[in-house]
Amino acid sequence: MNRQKIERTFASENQTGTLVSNETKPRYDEKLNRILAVAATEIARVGYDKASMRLVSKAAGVSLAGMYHYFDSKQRMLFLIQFRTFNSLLNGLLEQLQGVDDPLEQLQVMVRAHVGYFANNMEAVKVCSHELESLTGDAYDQMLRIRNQYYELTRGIIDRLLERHAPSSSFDPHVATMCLFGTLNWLYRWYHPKRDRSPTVVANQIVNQCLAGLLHEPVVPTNDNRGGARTSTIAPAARNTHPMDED
Amino acid sequence: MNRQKIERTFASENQTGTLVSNETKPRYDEKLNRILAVAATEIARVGYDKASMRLVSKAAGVSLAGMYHYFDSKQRMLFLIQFRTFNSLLNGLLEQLQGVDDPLEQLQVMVRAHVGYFANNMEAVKVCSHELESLTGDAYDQMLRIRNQYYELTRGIIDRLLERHAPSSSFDPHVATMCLFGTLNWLYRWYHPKRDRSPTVVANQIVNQCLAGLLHEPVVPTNDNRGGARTSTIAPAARNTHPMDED
DNA sequence: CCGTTTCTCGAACGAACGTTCGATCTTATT
DNA sequence: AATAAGATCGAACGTTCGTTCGAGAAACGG
Repeated sequence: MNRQKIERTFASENQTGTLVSNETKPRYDEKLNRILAVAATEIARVGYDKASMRLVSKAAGVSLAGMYHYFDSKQRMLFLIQFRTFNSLLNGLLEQLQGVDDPLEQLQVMVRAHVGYFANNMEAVKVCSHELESLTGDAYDQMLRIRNQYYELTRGIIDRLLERHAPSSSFDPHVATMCLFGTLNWLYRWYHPKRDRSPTVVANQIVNQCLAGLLHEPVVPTNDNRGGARTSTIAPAARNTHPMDED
Repeated sequence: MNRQKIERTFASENQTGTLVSNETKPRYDEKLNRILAVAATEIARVGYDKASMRLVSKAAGVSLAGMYHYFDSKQRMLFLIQFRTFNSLLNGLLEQLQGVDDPLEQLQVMVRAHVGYFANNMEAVKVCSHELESLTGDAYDQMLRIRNQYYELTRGIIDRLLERHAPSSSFDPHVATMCLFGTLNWLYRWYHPKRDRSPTVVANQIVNQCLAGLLHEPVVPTNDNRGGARTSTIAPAARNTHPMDED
């Protein structure tokens, strides 16, 4: 763990995966990216715990000891996969969202971006969805922070959507956001873009079900109200203090 | 592994967790259930791989070797948790569904039953949702079979719902079913019934979002059709040949 | 061309794992 | 009280794991 290595690692953490500043050897970065891609595939295949460093090293064509030239620990390898994947997903989304003002369109963009990114990076996205809790300490906290950014972004869209197009809705926007996240994060369990319908079709159906579900009046009456379910539109949807899990 | 033990195990497998035939020592069964409950809690807390037999044995107040009087392997312990949990969930659902004919009401019952069961068995349900792939071989196949029953049940409800209340819908019922499963199976990542809204409120919102989403016309136009997206209501929603994942 | 840094690897270490074995203690049956 | 069967446990076995070390090969700057 020499100084050079630390600087490199820092550079890749401050950016989205495609680093900008701090000239780094392309040789090193190419191999690191290759190993990360292989590692993501193996972790997605057998799970983080069962994906031993020996297994990954073999799949990547690197010696076991050689792995530790690129990561100072197995956990850091997992962190890098999640960090880069989630950051590029989030940045791509922010980019596509530029200039889109109507929350109705924003939700379309968000879902399409997510489904599209999933279709192009299935293994890495699965690792992000399935192996959050395999991280501990600072790595876990940092990923939680990024996930919260994603939550706040989506939550904001849904807040504005309800405010603008269904101001008398009795839906809890936090619950609505997490339902959408459930739909999206569960994709890796069943959706195979190669054999199923195209990402565009699936994204369109998700968008339409979500939009119609949120914008239309309840089909079935709501009758329980423990915890103070909103019955009218008095307050503008008080924000939850615990937006996502922290176990 | 004597004969008695095999018979006991078989008896509990053929039933839903509360066994009926084959008189078994209540002493044995009580302790087995206690260990299974503790194991579910620990596996939900730290994950299957990190929940070593030593850890579970300590949490259950049993010696390490003593565990193997109740399970012939760690994997079988996991299987028993999943098997009993999923069977009792499924049987409870079938019971509540009796006499309910309208698919609109059936979907309500299904979602309320699932959310309610989750609220009362959070750890075990999390183990079912998160640790499917930790099983291998026959145990995996058997759990897949039970999960497919659950899928077919829900899929049938959604099929009839669309047929009866939205016959011109262009939604793929398979995608719709998996979206609902995503919402329900993701609950363990964010929903804490003790601190969040009540299970009834959450279930009602999920039901209403899902129903309105399915029954109303698309808010946003559908424009891609690779894979042959249905454009009219000619065929009655051909069933997918691969209803769920088999990796 | 040399010296230095970067990269690569075989071999090994200690720890933790799932599982087994044989002895001991408890409970039920006669 | 004697005997058999069930339940419990300490100790150990063999394997796999993440990580480290030091030596050698390759790439690079002068």
